[in-house]
Amino acid sequence: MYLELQKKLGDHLRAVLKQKYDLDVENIPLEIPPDLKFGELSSPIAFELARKLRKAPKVIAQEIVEAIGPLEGFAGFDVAGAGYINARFDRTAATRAVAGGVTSTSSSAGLHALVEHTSINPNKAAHIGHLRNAILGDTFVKLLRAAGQKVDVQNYIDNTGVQVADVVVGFQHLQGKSLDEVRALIASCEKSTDYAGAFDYYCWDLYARTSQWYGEGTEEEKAAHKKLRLDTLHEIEHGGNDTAEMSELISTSVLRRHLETMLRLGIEYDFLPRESEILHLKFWDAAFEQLKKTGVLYFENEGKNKGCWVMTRPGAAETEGVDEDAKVIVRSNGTVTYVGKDIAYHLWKFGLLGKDFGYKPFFKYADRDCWISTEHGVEPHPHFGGAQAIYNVIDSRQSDPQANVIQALRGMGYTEQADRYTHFSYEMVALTPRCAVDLGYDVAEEDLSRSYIEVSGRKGFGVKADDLIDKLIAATRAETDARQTGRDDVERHKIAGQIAIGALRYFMLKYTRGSVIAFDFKDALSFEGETGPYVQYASVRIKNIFRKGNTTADAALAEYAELAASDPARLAPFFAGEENEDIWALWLRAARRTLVLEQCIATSEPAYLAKHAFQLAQEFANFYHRHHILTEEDRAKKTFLLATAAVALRELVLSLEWLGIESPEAM
RNA sequence: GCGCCUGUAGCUCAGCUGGAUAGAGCAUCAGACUUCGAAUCUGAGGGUCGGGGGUUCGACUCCCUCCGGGCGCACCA
Repeated sequence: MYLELQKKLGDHLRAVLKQKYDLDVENIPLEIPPDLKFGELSSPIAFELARKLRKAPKVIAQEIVEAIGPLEGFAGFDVAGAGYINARFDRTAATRAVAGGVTSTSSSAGLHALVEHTSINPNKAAHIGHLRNAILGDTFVKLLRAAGQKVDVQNYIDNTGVQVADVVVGFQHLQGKSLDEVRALIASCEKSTDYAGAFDYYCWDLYARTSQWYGEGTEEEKAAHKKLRLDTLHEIEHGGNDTAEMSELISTSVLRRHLETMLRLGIEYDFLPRESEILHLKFWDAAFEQLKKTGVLYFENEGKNKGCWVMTRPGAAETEGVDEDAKVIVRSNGTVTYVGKDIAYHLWKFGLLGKDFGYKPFFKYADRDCWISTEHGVEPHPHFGGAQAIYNVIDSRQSDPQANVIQALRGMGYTEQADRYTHFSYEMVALTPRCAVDLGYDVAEEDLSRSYIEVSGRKGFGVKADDLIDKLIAATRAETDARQTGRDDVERHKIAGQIAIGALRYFMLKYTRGSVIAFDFKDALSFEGETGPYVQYASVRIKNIFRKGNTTADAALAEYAELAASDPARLAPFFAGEENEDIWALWLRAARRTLVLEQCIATSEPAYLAKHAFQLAQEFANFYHRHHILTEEDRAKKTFLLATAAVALRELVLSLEWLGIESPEAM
């Protein structure tokens, strides 16, 4: 509603400026004023025009206001301060529109988007850093879908990389395990009833131990370890041997665990493209041809990159002679680098490669399958890729390689695709030194004074995702047991789970992407203040009101619509005047939903929605304490208060839903 | 050395394309439950927005510079 009125006012002001001053102003600045006494929308346009028109801003504002005339949806306009033009909404009309839930469709509706997130190396348990990635990605998917976009969700699996190789080395050379023994171990782990006994946890430790082992012993031994690692990697990449088979077993089993962990948070995927298929289906060969033909890649005959196929880095200055700084895509031994494979993969994402994966079902969700890539797939199968816009949820450390891929697409002439390629970058999750010490890690002296320490799967340093979720559930369960004495075990379990996940998802979403999260159990396990449970609690309170009042939100809204139609004058006093500003503020907040959604998508920033949900909850709590609804004697007033609660509930539930957070029935 | 990010209350963070009096949460202190459930609310204290220049009618926001943190800059993935 806010967004619609904002557009309307912008268009109208543009017409007024054209007519009155013969000025074409493309972008009319419109903002939400800091205080309701300034109205609901405000424009400082008069300041900008002052120089051009050689008049005082206040005079210009005055002239514009006089020329505005009546505009549907607005009650009036006035000049304030040194020349602000303030617009006041027609409150009755506005509340009717909000109560009716009318919203315009997003400009991006119908777009086919592809979001890639999670992408954990399948060689160890997921940790809190991976949770941030998955929660950001999953939430963004929900936002795009809310805007009417068609979204494919992908989780890229690097199953042939050095990280999986490290665990294979651990099994083969540290533990001397055979293929059958690893198979048996996996089978026994899958029977484990707790996470500590699960295979991804087992690999967590083994991976850390192997990583350490590489650096142990004499120089010759270290060299031998490194060679083992490289040989193992090559055997895996090549395929068709026991090492590759062991790697396949490990990565598939760990991947399954990752999907289970993410499912605990309600996170699902459509498709899991794997590196092994990108290799075996020769995606690179197809990309290489295009890259050569378009001149993006050139063969270097001189300098330190002699014998390689290289590309110019983004933003590189035009240089005479040899570009020593160029990015190597094909090594002098003919093998392709990571960025090269990534270019091929991204051509596929946009449907520009001319090749496709094979597909087979891999993991069952309640109502559908998650598909995985394979060389020879099944028929029929859904088709993925060929998207118009893509979002890669990858931490900020990978911005250089991501920029290389975009540069390559642009160089190949795929300008539109390059423009719709978003590196959805975010900062890592780290542990506070205190948290690390509490967890029993040896913390180096120099790290104790730092504000945070980076988590590291290689070092086995971090908080595992399932452990954190378990801890959260234990904490919420204790509260639920104390509060919900009238409910049975099943209900309590459900509620505790909803709150725990709500707390976790909100915690990961409340920070903007560029901020490092210094993880601490005290903050993550908090259910008060700016948290998921606070927002959930507001929705529960509203549900309680309707339950106690023996009515529903829908009924309240219908009754309000009826009253607004038959006797609008009766309603006006309820949201007019100083003493009712808090109620009006709540309606206005509710009206901002689409505005916030568009802002989140435009900036790839889900944190704005988290903030919006919190503010909505906060304003409701405020309202809740000031107005007692069910004991209200005035019939019309009660209808109005109930409608207010109904609108707040609808917006809270919807906002939470977009954040991937459920609204419990009680808590 | 080059590039990107970052510095806002004791702590953790917001601050929309430059706009009106810089906001939350936590923590601290003082209050509010026979009420639609207190996982809540009310109030208080707490700020040279890292320093200095500049652009502008107007700068937390843009530019320059310095200081302090972080991360990238492989023929590794």
